[in-house]
Amino acid sequence: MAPATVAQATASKATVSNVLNGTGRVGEETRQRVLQIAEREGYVANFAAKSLRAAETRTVGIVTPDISNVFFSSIVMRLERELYNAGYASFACDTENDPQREASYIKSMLHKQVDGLVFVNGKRRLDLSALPTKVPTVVLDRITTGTHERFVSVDNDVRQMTHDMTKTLLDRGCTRVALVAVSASSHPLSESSRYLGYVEALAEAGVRLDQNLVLRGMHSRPSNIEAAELVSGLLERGGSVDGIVAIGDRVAIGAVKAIEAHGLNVGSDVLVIGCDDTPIARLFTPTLSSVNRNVDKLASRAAEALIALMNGEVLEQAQIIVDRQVVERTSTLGQ
Amino acid sequence: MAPATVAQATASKATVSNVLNGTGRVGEETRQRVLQIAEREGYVANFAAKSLRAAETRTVGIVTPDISNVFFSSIVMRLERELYNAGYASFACDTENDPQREASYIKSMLHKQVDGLVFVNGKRRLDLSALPTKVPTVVLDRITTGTHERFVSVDNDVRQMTHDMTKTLLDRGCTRVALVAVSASSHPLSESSRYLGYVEALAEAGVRLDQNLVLRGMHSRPSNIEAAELVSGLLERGGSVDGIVAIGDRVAIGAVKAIEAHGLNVGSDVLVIGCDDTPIARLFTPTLSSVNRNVDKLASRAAEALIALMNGEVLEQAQIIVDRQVVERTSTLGQ
DNA sequence: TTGAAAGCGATACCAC
DNA sequence: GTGGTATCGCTTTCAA
Repeated sequence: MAPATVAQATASKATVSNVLNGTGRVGEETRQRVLQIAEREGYVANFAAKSLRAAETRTVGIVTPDISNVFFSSIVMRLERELYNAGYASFACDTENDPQREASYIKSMLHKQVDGLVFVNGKRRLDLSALPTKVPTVVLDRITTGTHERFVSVDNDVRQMTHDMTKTLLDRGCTRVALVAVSASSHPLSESSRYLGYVEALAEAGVRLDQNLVLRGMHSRPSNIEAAELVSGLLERGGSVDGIVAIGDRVAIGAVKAIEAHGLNVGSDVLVIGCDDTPIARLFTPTLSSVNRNVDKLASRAAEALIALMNGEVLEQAQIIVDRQVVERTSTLGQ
Repeated sequence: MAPATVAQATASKATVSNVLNGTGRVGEETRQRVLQIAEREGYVANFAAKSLRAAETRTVGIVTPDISNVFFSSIVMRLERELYNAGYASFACDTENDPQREASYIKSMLHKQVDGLVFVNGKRRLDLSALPTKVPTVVLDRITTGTHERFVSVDNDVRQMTHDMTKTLLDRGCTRVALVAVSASSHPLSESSRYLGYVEALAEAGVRLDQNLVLRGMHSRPSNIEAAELVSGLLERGGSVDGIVAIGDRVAIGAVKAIEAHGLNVGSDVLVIGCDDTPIARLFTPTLSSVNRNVDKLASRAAEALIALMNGEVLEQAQIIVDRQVVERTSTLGQ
């Protein structure tokens, strides 16, 4: 197991190392002999010793808020693959949106001397001050300014996404479009990019903004339940609606349930569009229109940027915006 | 950064180490001084050096077939949490069901001298021969015999699950219960535990087994699509069915779509039950009855066992069976 | 072409 | 109480 074992056989530590790494000059005969013994003994180099010596780990840490959420886990999967292809192993940690675990994981990763970090933003905004100051870092799912120069953030343009969603409904003839948001953040909705994109699209179409159509839940319960209640409340108050912009697919599902419970038809009486284009959008009945955030591209741009940073390259772009597509299905197209 | 920095300040490497680890005897005054400097300099111990010295990494590797699948990602999340609480960091790798990446990851983890391994079985049966021979290992989602003594496998009893599902439908009066399976495995369905559980439940109820009701797809396309085609085919051939045991929630969804497309009502004309109780079961319309595999328990038993193994304990049970519950919803209860 | 030896950072022993 | 020193496994430099 130990290199000694392999070395003892016939060659010195140095030679064995050279053979196994293809470095230095080694006689063909010796090479074969060492290789054979290493194989037979099932020799695996000691990573700790290696990284101690090399002062690099070829490892990156990935911190996610909630890996059981498809959106995040798809991102992690894709990140891992890209990094893996570039010769890096990934270390994925799930903080379950717990700031304490977040801090602890950051510490742990630094401790492990990761060569790079990816932080995926969650419900709760990442506390960037906790980020290390030197390690190449990518923040995903949120555009922000870094604390140091080896820092990049990657996201879609949330405002544009909401704009697109709203415009999609308006283009299909809706005139009473509601915005349904669910978020634990204390940030007022009226100052969010979501709201801005919504308002902007209304304005462009010359449709009057009605604050009664701006609904917001605090994410105290599952978002679909909360959304259903918000929409039910609106309908019960006699509010007229013919379109719903939901900030997520689960929110959209809640809205659909509420609409149907009130005897209205989704896709004709009321059009609904969700966001994130999660697998459920295709499986749900009616199939849900949604905005595809290009998760693959999001992750690959992030991986790409991180790899560049780890290679010591200086990026001219510290903020990367990934495009998105509206995917229309039954909930806006009708049967 | 380097311990030297901290040490240089006032104390020797040895003393600094003692302070930072609470080992040995150190004067209170020195202690405070060192602590302060370490804090100020943002000192983080070098993990590589530490593990090299200690010959342990307090790290476990987790290998999953597909982290974008909720079932697997929930397991990973839970595993990470439990291991984290026990002082272990986890290293999650997604093989995307690729045998080559699987082997490569195993190698990489050994290379990193992980203290333990968790292998989560996927569609494709894990190639156990590739597993290391000494490292404490847990195989999750499949019961099997280990290659060495520090080996445990954890799973539900698949046969019992299918038995429960079938019995649930029979108890509700179904007499023509179909089994719908989708799997890429070359293993014949008729020899699988699924099939055995199904047949057993039929036999117990004195219901005749009809091979026309045993449907199987090869997972060449998304399982819901494949399942829909299988069920459609059955209905078009004029086969009578009043119950469907689907081996997964997506399969169940496909079945539901096919049934509805044929003008039949799910929950009254045909009862449907899925498996895994994924989030979509609750969100789908009609809500799906399913078997909850107790993912949390599955993961925590696995973590528990692994921790014990890593502590050098010898487990009396090398195979751990976790119980499961049938959760009935609209698709078997009706409105 | 091969190998002896230094040194990466941390810890544990044992003198002082 | 404190610190010098050997050691973990590996790579690298330099001498043979």
